Amino acid sequence: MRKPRGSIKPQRNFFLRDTTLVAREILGHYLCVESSGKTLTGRIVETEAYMFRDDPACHASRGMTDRNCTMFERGGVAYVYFIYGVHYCLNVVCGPAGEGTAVLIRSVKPIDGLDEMHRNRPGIKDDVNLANGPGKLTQAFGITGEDNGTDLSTGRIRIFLDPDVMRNKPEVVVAKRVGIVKGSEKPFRFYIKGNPYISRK
DNA sequence: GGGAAGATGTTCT
DNA sequence: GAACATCTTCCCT
Repeated sequence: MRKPRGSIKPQRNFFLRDTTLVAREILGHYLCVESSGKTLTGRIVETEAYMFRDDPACHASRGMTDRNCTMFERGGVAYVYFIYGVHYCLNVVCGPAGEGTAVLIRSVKPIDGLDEMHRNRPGIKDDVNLANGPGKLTQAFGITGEDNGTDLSTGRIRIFLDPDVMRNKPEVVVAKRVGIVKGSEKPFRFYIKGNPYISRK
């Protein structure tokens, strides 16, 4: 995989911290996926935290099932699930094994491999709508249920850190999560202020 | 540009 | 049977 110029691989500890902190700190960094011999790259601009305690919206809140079991793995793997019979959503598992907490990647700004992303999403005319939503970005990057459980440091889906972003942190807006009913009052959505690639206002 | 409807697999009640 | 961490299309203003 071709990692973004100047980027660095995160330490394992990066994903073992508090989920809201990971959701916030991953903003601005790179999501890379190896697809048909090419590396598709995007910059993460919007996330949501799903906590292991006091969070009824979290899939893990009602215990382990076949569907959500990768959420209970050690932080640093991908939790991919199928929703509404149509879409996949990509999460980054956080915390130590057994907790069941993760960060949902809601939107990315396409950086590299735009041609391939457009092939994955026929009918989309502009670049803004390629990956500005959880279902859109998995389609653009070719992420499916087969990627569930992928190790983010060795698999075809990876996170790389941009040193510029670590030095110069983006201004982050905290808001309520989108598209849920239970637990919707919690301020667990994070996005880069003013970024045009946000899924919803 | 905005609201409503439909798509449709898996899990939970 | 209902709900579900969504998106697109169609029709209206």
